[in-house]
Amino acid sequence: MSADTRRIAHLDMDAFYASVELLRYPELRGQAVVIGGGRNATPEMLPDGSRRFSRLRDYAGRGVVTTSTYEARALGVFSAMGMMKAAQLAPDAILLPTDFDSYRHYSRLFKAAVAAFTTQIEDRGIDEIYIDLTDLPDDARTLGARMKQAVRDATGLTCSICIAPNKLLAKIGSELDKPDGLTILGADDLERRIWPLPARKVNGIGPKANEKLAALGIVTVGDVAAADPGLLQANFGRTYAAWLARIAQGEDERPVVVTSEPKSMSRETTFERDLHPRHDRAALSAAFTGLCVRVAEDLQRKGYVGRTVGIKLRFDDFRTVTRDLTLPSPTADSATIRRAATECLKRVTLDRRLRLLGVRVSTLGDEHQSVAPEPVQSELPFDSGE
DNA sequence: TCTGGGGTCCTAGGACCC
DNA sequence: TCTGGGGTCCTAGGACCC
Repeated sequence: MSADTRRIAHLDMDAFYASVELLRYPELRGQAVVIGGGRNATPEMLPDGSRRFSRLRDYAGRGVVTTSTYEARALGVFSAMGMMKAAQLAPDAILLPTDFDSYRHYSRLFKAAVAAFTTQIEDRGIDEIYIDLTDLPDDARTLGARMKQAVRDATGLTCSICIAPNKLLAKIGSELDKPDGLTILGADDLERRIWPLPARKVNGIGPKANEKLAALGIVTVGDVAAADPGLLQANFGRTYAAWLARIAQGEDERPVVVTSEPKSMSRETTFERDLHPRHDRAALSAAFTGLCVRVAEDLQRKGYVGRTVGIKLRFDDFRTVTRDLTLPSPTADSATIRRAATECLKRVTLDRRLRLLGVRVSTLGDEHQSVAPEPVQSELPFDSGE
């Protein structure tokens, strides 16, 4: 089957976390609501049965906005914005803590609703999926409308869907008529609907690439399409330049990937205040152990073992370093992980306060298929002194 | 107003092997 | 006696995404 005959849907839940919170607190509908920050934003139940919600102005800390309602977005509050900045923009906005268990629950519900249509679903995180509709009967608009209704019946939530010839266009398109949108894009919509969009809307053009493009006077997808190939290649390298040229023509052959195995598992934490490597040694050590224990629990709960143990440090100046170490045999044991992570830590010069500490295990395998490594006879002339 | 936490993929150099 | 060449693993960093 040639790629341009495919029908790929991208389904994106509308303001997902915020919308789940509105199911629980319907009295907040229509208000500016921000999700994020710490635990202490949990609403307080009053004697008369009503609830007292925290306001953004009461927030103090280092968190970022996870999601906001459309009313909050109208005030300039968007995902990934620092909460302190958000509080400046919208001090009266309601603040709610993130409740991932609840979001995961609704995530399972909406994915199950779509799974009733087809198994050809690619998971793209908690609130979005790609769906390959190529082999389904019915026209795109009918399928899209039915899926939206099924999601709403299962969750009470709205989503936006775009059906297009490939993932690139479907992903861009699902944003075009948000919220509660249903967008159908064909190859002939490229110039009219895609080229006018900012290049940043393309999945894969992030902040860095967007800045570089802007410096070259390239702002829209159409600008990318019209750009001199030599200019792109000189600035982005051959591979990325070729990719840019293809996406600007709306071309994307990537398949919908139905199954995948995790490659790594990690835990990290940003401290409430930056910790001094010596002065706060006890606190750092406790956090370090806690991260190792949690990663080990995650691995065991999901039935994985890993061979490579890594750490991540972020200093008070935001400089980030990583170190990793590959073990002879895979593990999911917290003490083994901690020993390896400690070896990694010894390779870092700790000359500044630490903002963040993280522990990662990668090169994962199935815990039951983990093969004992063959015993290796040392042929070195000297003993290693282990 | 200093910037979370959980991931994936890519690049690139050096080691090591054939 | 100026130094091939390809493949894989390991490590570090960075861009990007949700």
